[in-house]
Amino acid sequence: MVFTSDRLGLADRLGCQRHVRAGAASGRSTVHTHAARVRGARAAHGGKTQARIRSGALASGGMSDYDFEAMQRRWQPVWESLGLFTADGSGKPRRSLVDMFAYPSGDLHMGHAEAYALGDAVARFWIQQGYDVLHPVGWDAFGLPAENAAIRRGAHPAEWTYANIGTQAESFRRYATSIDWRTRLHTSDPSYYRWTQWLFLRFLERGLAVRKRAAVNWCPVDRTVLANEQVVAGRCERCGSAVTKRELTQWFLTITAYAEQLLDDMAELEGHWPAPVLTMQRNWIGRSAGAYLDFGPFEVFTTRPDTVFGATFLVVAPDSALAGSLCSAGQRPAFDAYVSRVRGESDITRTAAGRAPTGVFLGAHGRHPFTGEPLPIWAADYVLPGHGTGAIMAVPAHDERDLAFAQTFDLPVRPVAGTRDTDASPDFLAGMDREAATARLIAEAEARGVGRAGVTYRLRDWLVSRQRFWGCPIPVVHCANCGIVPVPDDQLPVVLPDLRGEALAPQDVSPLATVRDWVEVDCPRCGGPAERDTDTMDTFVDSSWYFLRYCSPAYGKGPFDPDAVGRWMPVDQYVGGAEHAVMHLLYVRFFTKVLRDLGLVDFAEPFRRLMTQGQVVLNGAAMSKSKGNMVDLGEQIDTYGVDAVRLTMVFAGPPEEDIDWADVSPAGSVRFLGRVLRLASEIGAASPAAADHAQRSTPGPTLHRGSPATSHFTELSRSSEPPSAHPVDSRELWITSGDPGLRRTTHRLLAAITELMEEQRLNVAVARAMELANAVRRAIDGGLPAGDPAAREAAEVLAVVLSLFTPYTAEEMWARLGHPPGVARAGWPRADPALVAETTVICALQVNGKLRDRLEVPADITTDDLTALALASPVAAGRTVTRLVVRPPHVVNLVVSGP
RNA sequence: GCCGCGGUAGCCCAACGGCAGAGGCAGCCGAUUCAAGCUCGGCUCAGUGCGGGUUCGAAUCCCGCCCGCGGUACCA
Repeated sequence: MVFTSDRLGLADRLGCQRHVRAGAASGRSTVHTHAARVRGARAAHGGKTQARIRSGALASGGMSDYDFEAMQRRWQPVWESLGLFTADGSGKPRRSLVDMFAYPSGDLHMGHAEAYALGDAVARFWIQQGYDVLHPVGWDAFGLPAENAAIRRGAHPAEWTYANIGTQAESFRRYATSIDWRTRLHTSDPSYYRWTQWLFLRFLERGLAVRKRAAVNWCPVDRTVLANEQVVAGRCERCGSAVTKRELTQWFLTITAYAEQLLDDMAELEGHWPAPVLTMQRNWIGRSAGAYLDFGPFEVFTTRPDTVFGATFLVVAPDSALAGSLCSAGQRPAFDAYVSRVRGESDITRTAAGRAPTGVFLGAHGRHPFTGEPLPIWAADYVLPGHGTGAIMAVPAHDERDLAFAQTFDLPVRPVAGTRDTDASPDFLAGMDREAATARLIAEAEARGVGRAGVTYRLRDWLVSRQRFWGCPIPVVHCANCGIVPVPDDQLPVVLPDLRGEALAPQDVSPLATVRDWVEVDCPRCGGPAERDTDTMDTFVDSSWYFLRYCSPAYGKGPFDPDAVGRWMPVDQYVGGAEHAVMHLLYVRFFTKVLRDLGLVDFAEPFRRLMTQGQVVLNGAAMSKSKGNMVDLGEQIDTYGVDAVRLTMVFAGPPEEDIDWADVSPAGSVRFLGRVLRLASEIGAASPAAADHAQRSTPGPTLHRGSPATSHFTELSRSSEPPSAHPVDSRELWITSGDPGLRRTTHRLLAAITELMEEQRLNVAVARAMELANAVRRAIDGGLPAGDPAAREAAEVLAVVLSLFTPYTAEEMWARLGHPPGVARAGWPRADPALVAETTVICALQVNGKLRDRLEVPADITTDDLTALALASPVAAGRTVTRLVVRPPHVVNLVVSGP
């Protein structure tokens, strides 16, 4: 195919429009009812205009110049044939941008649209700057919804999953993200999960995958165990049902062994990751430093060892082995009754605020490590089995919970530190503040052999077993003789059997357990009869290493090609929702550290920079099907077009803030895009594109390697340094004529946009682009000929800038300006510093800090000149200036005495 | 309760400690139109949640409150 400016001319455009209108009309009725409902739910101001735009774009016969359907239809195949977004591995500096991959539940939704619009703008900015950019795509394809859908429909989870992936892939294409499709992966493909299993076995070898019997979170609806992180306020993160406890033997990944590193390495993320995410991780890990003290039958952990002399009793978690072993025969009936009561409580009731303390005396005593005093041991549910040693020393004078308990059960209260008269502390702590006393006490305890310094974490090991089908099988075999035997690497993957429909129904054990000829295998070690592990892995395991697989998705000799990972990783920019702040992002960081220790990668942090986008909400509330306040992405795109939706997402506000769809206006975006297209038409018609560049009519396959339509912009350097590091080069073919005022505006705004993009303040960058469009319009309406070189320059800059946000419209502009397709790689224009610099500025003249006058002064005015000018001003007349603050060239403040 | 983030025109949002308004939405007026819509032009609208402080000068920095959002909650 050959694309010349002729073929992209007006006649062709009109032809396209006719075609599209016919197509749109036939598919319209179904869309319309949905759209009408959505409009009804919205604030009145949005709805009215929306209806107008709709009829304008689709039915008014081309009155509106903005025919997004035609543009989408025209440019998508052109782009694909040009291969614009293949990371080429050339010598150019490289960058990688990874969007958190999608879970394939139906089509893409508004949240995806926002994340991908933001990430894509950054990726496209880098591409324009001449970086070799890896922007991959994949699917988080295992998981419960597919399984539940399969049960309902008597189907296999793969059918639902891959059908949805197909739909989403199509939407991705339509959404015009700058994706390199060669990277595509699905975590449910055996060629992927083979390596998830392989990695699990490496964890196992290192002792980082362990089987433990423990009280674990159990979701009674999904009938599977859950990781701590998947329990939100005592409820299942997925289905919302109250989580109960079960005593089970399960696989854990020992993330707690990395707690300290996970904490320490945050130093290198500081400033590059959003502060709230780092705070949330820190809180989740929950490091607390203190001491272990020996009270005879057991140790307790405390962060306040300095209060040990106020300890009057001990409390152990009732649902711990320790409590059972300590209980005396006499107290056994009371204890057993209490334990069964506690076991029956959900975490929700157990941790409910303001409830009366409960507990039972165990009929046993411990011994105070310093005084030797016998202390009664109680079991109470306010002590949790999993934290510290599952036992505490109770210091009722110091701790509210201990005090409440002491008062309920009439136990003594003994004041310490801070209440001098009654202080029970010994001389060696006298007069010390808390910190010193803590250190001193630990030293004393160590000297006497009754304690030691210690640290505990809130973080628990990561429970990865799931009693469900649609996940990655755990690649071990249980053998009566050999115990747990890993499946040998050369027998991976352990492929899921073919189960569908009712066979997948949850039944407390994994559906895999019922497939006897899958379960029963020969032990790889002794050859005797053995059984496969029938659980599958938490899908967060799949997503803990996928970014590495992107670099070499078909690699067969390992989870990833080390050379490719060396080239592209770690990820320069990761983009996704803040809802993954503790789960996914903690697990990926953990995985990366383990892979580093395994020698598989040479970095400890997976993502250099993180952008967490806010949510798209409607009328202040999160969208949900049950509330019926869903905004459908497909309908938005059908109504306004891809570009307007993308622009609205980016322009709505700072990326990390929520977007209330009721507050924003895709219709406004449509108007703006229509304006810039008309601008491009006028200018394109009035002036030819620079001859030596515009005539290059056959871009061909080499297009992606350079800049296809150079126009006024030179090709970017291909040296190994980032392009931005290069000074302005005299080869730049900036025009030498044209309206100077407009040119200054163009270059000033271009400089601002460049800086804003680097700071990722995308909403403000868009505002500046709008300003540029307004400036050109005003200039032309004010008498500047559309053929003026400054107008063309401005329009071309605008097209390149908009290519980051609204690819179709930008490409259309580019065509109307007479260029061959490929604005996405036109190259980022460099602002001319001479034009950016202001010659004169308005200087504010303040009196006592209040604005009193404005002076137009040269931008490089000296302090002396400005001082003289200020004092000569009428506002200074008759005043006694006691102080003069001169900050050339922007402000002068006269501090005067009297009125 | 604790931790974090945020309160600027009717709404969404800008503003190196230096002229509170860049951009958009909505509204109003006008041009265009047979008319409506679209389009174009113009206009109105806040003294920055409240109270102190620092400073020549505070939306911006500090302290104390109020409100909203998010996270977390017997973690010893």
